Amino acid sequence: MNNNLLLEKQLCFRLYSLNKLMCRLYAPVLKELSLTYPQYLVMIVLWQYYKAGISVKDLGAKLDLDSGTLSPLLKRMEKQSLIKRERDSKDERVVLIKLTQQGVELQKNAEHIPAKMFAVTGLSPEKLQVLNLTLDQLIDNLGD
Amino acid sequence: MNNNLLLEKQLCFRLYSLNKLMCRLYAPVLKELSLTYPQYLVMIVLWQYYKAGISVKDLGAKLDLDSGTLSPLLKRMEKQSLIKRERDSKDERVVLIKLTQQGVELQKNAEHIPAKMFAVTGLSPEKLQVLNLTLDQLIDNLGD
DNA sequence: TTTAATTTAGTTGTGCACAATACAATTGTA
DNA sequence: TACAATTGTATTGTGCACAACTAAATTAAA
Repeated sequence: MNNNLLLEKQLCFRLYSLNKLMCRLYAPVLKELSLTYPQYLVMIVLWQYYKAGISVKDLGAKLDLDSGTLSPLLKRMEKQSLIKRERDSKDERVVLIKLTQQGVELQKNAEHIPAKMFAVTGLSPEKLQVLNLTLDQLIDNLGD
Repeated sequence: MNNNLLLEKQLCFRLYSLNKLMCRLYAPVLKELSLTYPQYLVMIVLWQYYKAGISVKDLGAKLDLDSGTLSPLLKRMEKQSLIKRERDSKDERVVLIKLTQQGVELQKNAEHIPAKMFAVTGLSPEKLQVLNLTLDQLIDNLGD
């Protein structure tokens, strides 16, 4: 058998497994905020850009997600009163996503998460930084 | 704003993005074999263990997937005549997954994939190995 | 050996991802 | 100004992932 076609050899399988493990670790923490993992990522962007609002397109560019994923996801978040969706009067094609007051205030309940999650990785700050740089390089190599 | 709650700071977002990029890179290559990415992972396991067959449970343990994911996925693969599902006569609860002749032969068409995918990472063999070891350590730390 | 607990698969329902498609608003061009 | 091309969002359909639950087979215990 071709020795390269083993699960243990695959970088892709490690990334696939790690991503799932990460999701599972975040799930119970995010459940306290009534957020899913992708919704949390959306909120991270919005906490940074909510003042002016951000278009679905720009949000998708930051998260590397298309409207087929974001449209229903954002609708669910609107139903939870975390965000509001408004057509841009300057260009009616554009939908601006803004945080509600409730969405803004949720940030306070999320501020403890990064440190908490860093702790469970068991990595030193130095090792985390090296890993992050390697992954950034890889993202750059693989990205369109 | 809490500086830790930025997308660029998150290891989890890098893993999330990289996993998606990987899936997209594999998709066109796997389409030639009429496989999805998770189906490819199942085939990798089966190419190694198909002689005796492997139970859904053991397959799930290797891939870290539960029956809620595997059952429908395996049914689709059976419909494609890549695998067959047989109850274990020694324990009727167990379903043994085995490759069909067609499934066995598909391996020949997959043997070029690992080298091809390694090439697009742009990593040296040494850097890949360091990365793999770091990810294994992380998987170990995060794993149950 | 009856009954209770465990094990193994499967089912149902929800939420991503994403390809393919549709459509309305805007822009570019003849 | 017409009208073709582009842009931004939404919809539809397929395939994971996974929680919660069901059902059947096996094993353990009283």
